[in-house]
Amino acid sequence: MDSFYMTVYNITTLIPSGMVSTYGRIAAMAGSPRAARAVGYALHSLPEDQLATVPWQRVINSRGKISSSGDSGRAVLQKKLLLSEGIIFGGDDTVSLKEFGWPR
DNA sequence: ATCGTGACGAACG
DNA sequence: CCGTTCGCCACGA
Repeated sequence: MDSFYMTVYNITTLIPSGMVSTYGRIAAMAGSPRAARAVGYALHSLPEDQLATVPWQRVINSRGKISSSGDSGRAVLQKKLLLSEGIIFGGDDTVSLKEFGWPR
């Protein structure tokens, strides 16, 4: 229960509504600045019961873009959820981390 | 313990 | 800013 994944989920839960963070940022907070990839893997493997409690949609890549490993359905849902939280997307579906990035 | 894999990231060009 | 290349980490088989 004290796995890296647990830490990732815990940190992700701390992201305030209306803001987004990045895999790398979370990895750093989890204690492994170079494990951004593992963070993505963690959220990809996010259990359904956690899907309802963990705001996974607030985690995007360092370019401010959504990554969904080809699963367009998830990407659309993610964008929809973020929009409903007040996140503004650019014309190329990118979020301004300068404005919505967390922590600042 | 080893290998392959992947929602990533920084450095380059 | 974009695509490519290489490096890093944790996980499951």
